[in-house]
Amino acid sequence: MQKEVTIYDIARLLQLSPATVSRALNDHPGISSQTKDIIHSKANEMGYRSNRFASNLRRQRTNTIGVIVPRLDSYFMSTVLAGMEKVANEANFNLIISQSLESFRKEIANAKTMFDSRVDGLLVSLASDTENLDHFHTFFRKNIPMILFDRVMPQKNCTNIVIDNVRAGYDATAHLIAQGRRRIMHVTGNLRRNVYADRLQGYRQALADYGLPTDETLLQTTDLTRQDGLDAADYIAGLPSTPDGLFVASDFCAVSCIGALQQKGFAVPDDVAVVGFNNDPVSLVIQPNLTTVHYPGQEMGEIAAQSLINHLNGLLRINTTNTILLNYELIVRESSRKR
Amino acid sequence: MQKEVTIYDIARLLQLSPATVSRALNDHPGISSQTKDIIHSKANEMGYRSNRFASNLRRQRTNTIGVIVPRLDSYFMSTVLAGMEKVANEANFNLIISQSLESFRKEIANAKTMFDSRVDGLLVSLASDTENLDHFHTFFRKNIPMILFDRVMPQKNCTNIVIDNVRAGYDATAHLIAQGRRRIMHVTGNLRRNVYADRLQGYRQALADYGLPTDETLLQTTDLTRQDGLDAADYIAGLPSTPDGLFVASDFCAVSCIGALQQKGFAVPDDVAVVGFNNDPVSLVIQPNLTTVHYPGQEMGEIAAQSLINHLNGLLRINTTNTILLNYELIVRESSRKR
DNA sequence: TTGTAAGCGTTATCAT
DNA sequence: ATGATAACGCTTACAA
Repeated sequence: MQKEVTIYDIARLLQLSPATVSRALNDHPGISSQTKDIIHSKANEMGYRSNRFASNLRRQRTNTIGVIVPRLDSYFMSTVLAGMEKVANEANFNLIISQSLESFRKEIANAKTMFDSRVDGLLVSLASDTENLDHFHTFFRKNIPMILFDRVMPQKNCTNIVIDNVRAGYDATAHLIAQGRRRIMHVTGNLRRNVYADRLQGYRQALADYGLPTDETLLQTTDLTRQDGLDAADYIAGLPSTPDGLFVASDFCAVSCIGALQQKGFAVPDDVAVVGFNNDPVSLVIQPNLTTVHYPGQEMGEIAAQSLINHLNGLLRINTTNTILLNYELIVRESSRKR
Repeated sequence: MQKEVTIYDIARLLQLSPATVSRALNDHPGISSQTKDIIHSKANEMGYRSNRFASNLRRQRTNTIGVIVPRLDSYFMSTVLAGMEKVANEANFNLIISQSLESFRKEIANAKTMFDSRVDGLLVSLASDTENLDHFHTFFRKNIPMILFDRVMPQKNCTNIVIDNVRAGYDATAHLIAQGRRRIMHVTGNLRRNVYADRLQGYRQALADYGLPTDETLLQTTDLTRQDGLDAADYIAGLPSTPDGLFVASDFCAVSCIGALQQKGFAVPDDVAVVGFNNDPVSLVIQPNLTTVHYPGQEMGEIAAQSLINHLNGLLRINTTNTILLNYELIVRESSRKR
């Protein structure tokens, strides 16, 4: 490990004080732009890079943001992270990313690691079985800001970034109704999570608004895995009266369900019209292509990161803005179209 | 931000010197286990957490590993990262993860960020169009160790962790031949990447070994996207003599190709038997389920991280062990089975 | 506009 | 087995 260039080295060569060099490098207002130029070019020439640890130690800030997500392996999440990364890089922040793998226990462990890493702030999307936010109390106590996105939970002084899942669920269901469907089944995820509870609420509201009866046998609460999709198909096949519409809260599950239904001789959309959620690339793999709800991951990531950084820089107090709603879009494809 | 507990606070309360406290906390041999116990329990009681920045500054090490991957949104990669995370956490290392989105330019930018973050080491899987490793020269010059996994490139003093893609490609092709297929097409990715070049080599070798002619019109080099899968189906449909076997170097592309083929009236596997690669969950969505090659992501991640950490701790010089080969498994499903 | 100097919390060296 | 002390590289009152 050869020696690193420090501000002292630059100062010595330029016959200046380390303080001036530090200030110039940080674009301090009270330094003449002449000296700034000289210092910057010398720093470049010498291959100087700031020592974040010394800086962090001194300023008691880490310029690091912790990110906890349920899983990394969805197209949606990877675009969210790309957005966060972009914003964080530009603002000179580091990202520490970890996945809870949908487990409350692991999320608790992740939170602890983040705390020990002294992140300046937290961006979190909750695991499916997370029961409360107690594991973040250490952060709240220290006033370390946290923003929840997508899988959120109301919490004082904590911004939520989401789409309007109630309306999206409503739109998905209303779309099926508009295609002439009357018996619409809904396959959802853990109802502790807002995304699923809200979509369900929208589904119920749509049924009510269009005067359709609510049939509790047409509601299946699952983990939205591939197997759950297969099970749903079995369940449908076993019903005395087959539903003619199906709204599944996740594309992957919807797609595996469609496959199984087709195997059993059901035609999609003619016998059962299907709508998914998320606009995962897998929605384009199945024949017929899956109708779904798209929402902008990259944008969600950018907004989450930017809001947090603004807050950290004192530009915007996030406790005032408490919920940010992003737009979504119902994408109609063949799996639900009347014909 | 309330005040943090430091080793000075502990030292004062225990009438000891900070040095002793530091040593005890780091499990230094020359401290009596009695005092260690006292110090540890006091530290716990006071809610002490070590300041990594002070420690890093002093020790000139960051205990941080940089990870650069092409994309986060595959099942394979998320298991790799889960493995890395597990090992890193246990060894008290942090992970900084970034995605190149398959772009050489972005990979170069990522490398720069990692360098400025002063990571102790690097775990990298290359973007599809990366031409060389020049952007890592800063690391090599400083003797910062780097391990390449999956998408690798030979490099002095740099361990590669891979599966035997030549053999895997061979096995996939030989399997199709064993099912009676004679005209086998291969859809591959950017041949700059070992994974694709090697699988192609295995494909060629298998054809040669079984006395089948090589037909260059049956080789398609693509980006393995969904669209490339559709295009491949078009291409197949336009051929004067349809291939009866198809080996695609990625499941997602294979699956979208199967869908398109079926739309065009081809039966899978009867007209065209198909084998994919990676054992992505999407391989189970399509009907018939896709034959594919599985390899252990979690294990690859664990081994990569562990090797790097061992090296950093001086336990194992990775420049001696230069390539680590992991096992893979051909998973035969309906998309290729004789019937 | 620039300089001086103290201090952030550790750890390593040398001494006891 | 434990203590005193310097140093890691930076930022920021305070001074000039």
